[in-house]
Amino acid sequence: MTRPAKRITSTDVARVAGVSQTTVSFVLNDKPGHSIPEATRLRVLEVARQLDYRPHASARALAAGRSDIVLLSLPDLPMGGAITRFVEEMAAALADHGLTLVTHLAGARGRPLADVCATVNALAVIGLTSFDDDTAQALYRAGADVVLPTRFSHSAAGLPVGRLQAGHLIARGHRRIGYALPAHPGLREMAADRLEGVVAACADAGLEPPVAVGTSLEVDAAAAAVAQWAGNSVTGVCAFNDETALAVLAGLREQGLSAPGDLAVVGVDDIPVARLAAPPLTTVSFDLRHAARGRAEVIMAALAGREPGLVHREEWRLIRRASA
Amino acid sequence: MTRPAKRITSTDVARVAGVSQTTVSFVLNDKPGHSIPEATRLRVLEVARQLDYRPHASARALAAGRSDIVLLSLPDLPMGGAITRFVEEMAAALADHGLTLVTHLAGARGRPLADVCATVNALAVIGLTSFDDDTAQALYRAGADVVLPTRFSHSAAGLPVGRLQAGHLIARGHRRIGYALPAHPGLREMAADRLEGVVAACADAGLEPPVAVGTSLEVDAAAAAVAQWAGNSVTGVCAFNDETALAVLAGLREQGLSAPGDLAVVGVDDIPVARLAAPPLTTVSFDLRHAARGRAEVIMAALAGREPGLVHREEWRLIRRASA
DNA sequence: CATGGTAAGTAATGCGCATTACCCAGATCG
DNA sequence: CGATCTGGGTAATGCGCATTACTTACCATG
Repeated sequence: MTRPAKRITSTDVARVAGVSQTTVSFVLNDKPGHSIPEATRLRVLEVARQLDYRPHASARALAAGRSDIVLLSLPDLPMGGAITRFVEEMAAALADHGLTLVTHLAGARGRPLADVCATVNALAVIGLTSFDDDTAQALYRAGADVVLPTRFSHSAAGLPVGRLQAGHLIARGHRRIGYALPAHPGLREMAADRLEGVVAACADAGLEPPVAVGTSLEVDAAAAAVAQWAGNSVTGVCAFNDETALAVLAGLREQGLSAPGDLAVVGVDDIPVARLAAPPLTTVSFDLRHAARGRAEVIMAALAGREPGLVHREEWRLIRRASA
Repeated sequence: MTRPAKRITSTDVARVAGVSQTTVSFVLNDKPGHSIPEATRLRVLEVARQLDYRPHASARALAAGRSDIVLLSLPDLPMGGAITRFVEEMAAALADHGLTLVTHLAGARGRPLADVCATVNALAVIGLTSFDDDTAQALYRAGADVVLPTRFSHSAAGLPVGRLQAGHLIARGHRRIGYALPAHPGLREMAADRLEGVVAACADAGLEPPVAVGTSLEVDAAAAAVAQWAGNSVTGVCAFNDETALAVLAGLREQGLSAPGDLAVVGVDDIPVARLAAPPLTTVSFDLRHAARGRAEVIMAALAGREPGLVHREEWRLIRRASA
């Protein structure tokens, strides 16, 4: 386990390839407007490969005045399976564009976002929910080029989810719909979007608006929510996400009831344990990889100053299982 | 929402404070061996605060030859709730020491670890499972100062978990124990540790070794596993983690059986949905924040070239619910 | 043949910081 | 009284790279 071997720099590559460091830089960055003959190009590339050269990110960032770091601010909330996967996919998608995703947990313990942004010299800062103006200002001042309120579930996207959930219930004959709101405040904004979709679906079907009830992931809280729905003759519930839906299922059980007979339940996300529930959870899922890639593209576009171009349509689909 | 505003550099601070940039650097880094009168110190500090100065990470890294980045390599596996939380806690703990945790997903899509390590100029690289020698070498060569096989579940720690699980079952009178191994290869190393603990507990109690069976998170696979245990007259099963345990529960249901009557089930992690399962899952949990802080300390120690000092004992505890 | 153009490069510069080497006024000492 | 030390600083340097300004050799063209 020795550790000798100094770092290999672009100057090393230059020396071995018999060119100047400038040329190496041009070749490696594919600088346009500078004609480098193919032979030289290849030679440099080959030497770089042989020497196992990797540009030094800090130096590059310092010289170029911009890093390749995209900072993702995550609310300090119980991250469910879906968000986690989304983050992973985002990281992979951005990596394909040469960007590095680093996540920052908001919340009491951490340093302020603008602080982190400045210290890592982030190129862009994105979040799951929109930043208020003050925060955005602070981030720009902290050196961010792009600050995107790139919500995981953009307003445009929250609605279809709710519609899909409610639509399924309505199609199955339910006339009084409930909605299970998450207890965590950080999730509220996202939940509001989805709830709106449910409201819309109910309106379209000529039904009364859904009975929205909040519940934590505790059995008691869920049982109370179930009681409330029962009191309002609700027969089908759309839950904010799968975890909330599982809580509802547990609440039903607690009350000696069951899904879908007493109350049909539809979740969102299709987390791995959704299919393992009793009964297996009917839920709405979408291709996280696809979505992450879409988001990454929006970011790239913003960085390039372009308009996002065609954003891939996110395809949500209902996964029918036993709970509804 | 525009506001250009150049970055504030240490030179700016120096100018305003009427000292040299060198002095600012000394003050801000608390450089020992250089006597700076309190008055100057305070003045610099105050100006830095007023100007909202934040050192530029890249510049600092370049100048100092070392970044403040700790790279965490995560296997490309379905990260359950527990690992995610662990990562969050790690990040927070390291941030308290001025370090930044960035995670890298191993796996086909991503760039090789050593590559990432070199480009971000990571100070340390850590992982959940041990790195083999070649990889470690490559990482050192890529510039890492410290490479820790800092396993989430260190060999020393995997055993107690298994022991705790098995101990509970044995105490409840089970004489033939099963073990549910996760299907994902990336989890195998961790699982082996825990299984070993179960083996030890069985041996201690004079029982035969556990019947280890692999299962994915699909109901069918779990049902098959359940059948296998039934065929071996196993009455209690320790699962690798809660998700696997939930699969076993679903497998039981599929077979028309139930826990704990037909088969007692014990998980690990106490993920949020564990208490929502049918029946609520008995599981082993531990204080992730505590553990993360402990790990962070080990890293800090290694960076300082010190021995880890006293590592906080990780306290696992059994959470008794209905499934076992 | 002078002029300009282009292809193929290189030297020099500076990003923001940490660090090293140095500097100077006054106190202490031999 | 000159030499030495020391507290309180500063100037200069360089990390590894991207970028800008410049150079040289080799054409083509009027």
